[in-house]
Amino acid sequence: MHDINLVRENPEAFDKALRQRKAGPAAATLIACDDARRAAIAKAQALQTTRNEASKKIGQVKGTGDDAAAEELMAQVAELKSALLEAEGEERKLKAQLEKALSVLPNIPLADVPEGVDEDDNQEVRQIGEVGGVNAAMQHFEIGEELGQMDFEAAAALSGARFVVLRDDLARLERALGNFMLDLHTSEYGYREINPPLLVRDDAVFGTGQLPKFSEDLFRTENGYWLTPTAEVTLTNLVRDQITNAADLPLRFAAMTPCFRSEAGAAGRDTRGMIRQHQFSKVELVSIVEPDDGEDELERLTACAEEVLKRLGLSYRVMLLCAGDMGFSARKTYDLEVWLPGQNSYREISSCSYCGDFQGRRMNARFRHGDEKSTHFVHTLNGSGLAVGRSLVALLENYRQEDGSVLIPEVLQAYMGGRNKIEPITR
RNA sequence: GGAGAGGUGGCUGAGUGGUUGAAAGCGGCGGUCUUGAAAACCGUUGAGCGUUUGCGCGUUCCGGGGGUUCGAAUCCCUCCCUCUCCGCCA
Repeated sequence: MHDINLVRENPEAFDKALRQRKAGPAAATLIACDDARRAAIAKAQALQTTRNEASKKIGQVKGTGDDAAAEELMAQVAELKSALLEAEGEERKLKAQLEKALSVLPNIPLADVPEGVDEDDNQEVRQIGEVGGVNAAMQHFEIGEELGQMDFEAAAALSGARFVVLRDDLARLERALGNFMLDLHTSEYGYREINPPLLVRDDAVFGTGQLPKFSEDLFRTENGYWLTPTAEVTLTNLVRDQITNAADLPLRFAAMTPCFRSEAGAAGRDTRGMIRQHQFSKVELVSIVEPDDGEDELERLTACAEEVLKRLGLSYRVMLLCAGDMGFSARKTYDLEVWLPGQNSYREISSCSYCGDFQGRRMNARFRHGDEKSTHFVHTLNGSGLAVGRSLVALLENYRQEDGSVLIPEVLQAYMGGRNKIEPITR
């Protein structure tokens, strides 16, 4: 959500930013609506002042017992009523109209975000690890099925397309990966572990920006809950409607949760395998910070996610997203893309975003310095650290041996009963 | 799912439809006193919006939304949340 005052201060810059985000100009409409709203407020308040003074007088007169005088005053004030009702209704209507218009506009990019329309315009920031050189590399679903522990047919029978059943060591590997990531972030990087609800109300999903515009990407229960598409929703909304003491910032939260996405706009894409599922597990990192710390925190957050890849020994690159490829709530985003030999390409495995005060406004999440009177909106960041399902995919494709076994990276071995590889199960 | 009780400022907790943004206490902050601290005493202490160069002025907010009324924390409707009992259940 944008600050209407900033729109008023610099309408040209605002519209220019919107153009970068592939949205039409909106400043003129917004300002006109806000002007009307302010006029309605002034009008309503003037009427309220008159009414309040008269009502106060009625109270005093009644106290003296002069009922006749009171009746006369009451008759006078009654005439104000319809005008006041109308003015208040107008104010409410315009306020709702303005908020509705603001709520569907994407966040504006930071100055160092490259212009561009899609992923082809993203910039590579750095690349880590060796890439390519694997002969006859297999895709993860081939490897998983060869191991006898990745079953798409069983999942289809249970739930349909875009689900998977993992068995035995692969089931455990998913758990091992998640636990390793969570342990790393909590013990070395100061994130507090959270176990949040997976079903949330409208307000929460609005706060992080998935609503009202992207409801078709989400699953909804019959009684009106939304299944969270990412723990970003719950972790970020932990500070909703609160005034946090600045001394308590930054707040850093981590959670491992299933994530649910309808993938409505992705028909035909990544239809095979575990890359794009309706349900997947993800370790999410969220930081709540003061405005001045936002950009540094994005670098820190990204480094935390990168460290997971480094310790797993996976090759990857860091991409700075262009304005056109960023998510709705983001001002700046780094994607981490892991190398997948089976696909002979890089695939997104983490997305780390700085959202400025965009979500803070939507959530009414504020902070205050101890000695200050005024409050400010918190700045928020989120990033995957990492997507667990895709991490499992990457391990399979990068660590399959010629004999069909898959090596387990050292950091995961303790989580896998001390073993160093996964072998096919035939049964 | 059934029955009932409640939601008031950072916290506890009063509140009769009429100068109540709201008693009192605690906590916080400032001051007096003190070498310093404590105690005591005095003062102060919510958020948002509109308007103003500024001091300020106005307005809204007592869980959320709507209504009745000249006037609502107080009455009505509705939703949310908390608690108690019963039922069910991991």
